Formats: sequence, C-alpha cells, structure tokens
Amino acid sequence: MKSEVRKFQQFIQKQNLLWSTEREIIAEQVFDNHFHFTADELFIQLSQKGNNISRATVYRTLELLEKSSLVSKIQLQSGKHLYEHIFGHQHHDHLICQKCGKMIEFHSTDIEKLQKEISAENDFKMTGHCLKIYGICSDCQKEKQINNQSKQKTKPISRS
Amino acid sequence: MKSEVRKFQQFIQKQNLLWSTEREIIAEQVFDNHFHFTADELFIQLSQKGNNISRATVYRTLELLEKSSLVSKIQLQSGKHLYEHIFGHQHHDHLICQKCGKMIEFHSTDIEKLQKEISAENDFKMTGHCLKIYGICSDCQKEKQINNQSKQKTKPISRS
DNA sequence: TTCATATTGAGACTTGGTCTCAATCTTATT
DNA sequence: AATAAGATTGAGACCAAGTCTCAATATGAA
Ligand SMILES: [Zn+2]
Ligand SMILES: [Zn+2]
Ligand SMILES: [Zn+2]
Ligand SMILES: [Zn+2]
Repeated sequence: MKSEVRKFQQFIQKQNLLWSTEREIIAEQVFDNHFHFTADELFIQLSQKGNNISRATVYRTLELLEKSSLVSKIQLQSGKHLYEHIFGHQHHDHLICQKCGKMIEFHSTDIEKLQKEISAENDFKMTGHCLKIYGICSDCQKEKQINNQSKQKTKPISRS
Repeated sequence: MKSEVRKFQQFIQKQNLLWSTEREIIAEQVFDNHFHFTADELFIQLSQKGNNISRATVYRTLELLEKSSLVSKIQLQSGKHLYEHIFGHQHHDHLICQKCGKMIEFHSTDIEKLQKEISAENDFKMTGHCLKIYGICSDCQKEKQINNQSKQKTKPISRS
C-alpha cells in the first residue's frame, strides 16, 4: 500500500469511518495518476482494470479524499472539475491554457502573503483560496502561426 | 434606457447582431440587480414581472453580456455560477464567506502585477484570471459565539 | 459469531444548461 | 410600404455531471 493511501486510511479511521476495499482501490488509482483527472475518467480507468465499483462510490470517495486534504479539486471555466493528488507537496496554483488545456503549476509566496493581508484587512478568516490564470501557453502561441498554413494540426483536449 | 444598457446595445450592433426587445428587457433587469445573481434567478425575476422570455434567451443574452465585458460570471466552489454587472468599475476579485455566502470585493494591484510576472516567466500569454479567497466573514465569526447558546439563528444562503 | 452500523451498486432522479427548429422579428433594399 | 435575407425567439427535448435511494453486503467491536 502506497504511503499516501495509508495516510488516507488513517484519515478514514480517525473519522470513525470504515476502511473498505473500494476505498483502497480508488485511492491507489488516484495516487497512481500523476496528472489532473476528472471523476469520470477515474471511474472509467477503474472499470477498465476490471473493478466493479460504481460511479456513486467513486464520487463519494473523491469527496472524502478532498476532505482529507490529500487531493484537491480544480474548477475549470467550462464548469468541469478536475482532481489532482497532493503528495504533501507545496500548495500550488495554475496557469491554464485555453487552447490545449495544459496546466502549468506555480507557487508565489508573495501572492499568498498578499492574500493573507487582504483577508486580515477585511476581518475575514481565510480558509483557502483559488487562483487560476487563463491564457495561451507558449506551445499554442507558436502553433497559431503554423495553423495559418495547415489548419488545426493537433486536436484540442475536449474537456478544457 | 440605462446608460449600461445603451452600451450593451452598442456592443450588439458593433457585432452586427440585432437589438431585440428581449435583449433590452434582460439587460435592464441585469443592471437593476445590484448584487450577484444566478441565471435562473434572473429568469424567474423576469417571469414574475410578466415577461414571457424563455430560459434559453436568458442564457443566450447573459453569454452576450459576458462577452461585452459589462457582466462577469463567477464560479462558486459548489459549481454554481453567479453573475454580476460591472459598471465600468475597476476589475475586482472576491472574498467569499463559506457560511453565509457573502461576497466582499477587493482589488490588489500588487497581486495583479505578480500574476503578470508569473505569466511572463512561463511564456504564457495571460488573458484573464480568477481569484477567490474562501473563509468566514467577520459577521459569521461573531455568530459562532452566539450560536453556542441559541443554535442556528440565521438561515444560511443555500446557493453558497 | 453476532450485531449494530457503515458502505456499496444500480439506476432513478436532479440540476443547470444547451440544442433544435419552426415561427417571428429586424434591418436593408426597393 | 412591401419584400427578402438573415437573426432571434420560445417551447420543450435533450444532455452531462453529479446526487440520492434503498436493499444487499461488508466492516469492526464485543
Ligand atoms: Zn496550450
Ligand atoms: Zn496542479
Ligand atoms: Zn458570512
Ligand atoms: Zn463582485
């Protein structure tokens, strides 16, 4: 069992919930995914590996993983949600390419500090934040020129 | 006709679209709403005033209003969307109370500048951003103490 | 082993929003 | 004012993502 999965198990037990095989299988898969994924993509991955775990359980478990702070959910402008695991990594925010969907992670202690200051000024007890910068990544900027000649060479990711 | 509505009309015409009575009625209502609202709330408001405008048209017009930059859409953690009009105001971001749904607007030129720097460092052509700080507003912090005696006095806003 | 309780799967259901298309409206042109 | 081309609309079907229900099953404590 991966160490992150064990952490999740500890969280579940600390909450007086039960540790089920479904929860273990789902968590293993989540921590195997080294990129952002949707709930449904995860469900399909699990199904394809022969697990007969229902969509409801996948959603329920993702919610628990989020509560455990081992996984975070990202909202895209389209309204869709992505998940990513956090291996005790530093918190990060995202640059999101509106053309190809690519996400670049960054962390700015300056921005984080400013947020805390703004919260304090407003007598607001900050619990979290969400910062997404939208735009066009360097690859897609280049592609624009190429596409002037040969239209639409790479397929855009549908989900973005 | 409100001046913001006239601006919307100009936008519509500049795009070679048609200025319909429905678009005018919807825009008037949008600029009458001095708080954040959902698409469906707007639809109901209009219906209650006796307008027979379809949900589809409300959604279509909100999309146009967004494109015209007179209105902006805000995504909540819950996945719901709110709209707010922007009367040529300065761009702003939000502190969002997770208890009562209250939104406090703020603007930080420092944060904006840092975002531009981060984008430049990543060779990313920034087109927009979304910053939301979540937490508990000062009112709700106080209420916590009151609630220790008399439980749940004010009803939380469901949409948050 | 037994029992109380938590979890699960299947699929109905809900929500928020989009799409379709015939009827209607707008605008430009006569 | 009449016409015509094209844009917009309303009604409701449709869709995707996610939640809910509930009977069957699994878990963990005693
Ligand atoms: Zn890109
Ligand atoms: Zn990430
Ligand atoms: Zn509050
Ligand atoms: Zn606002």
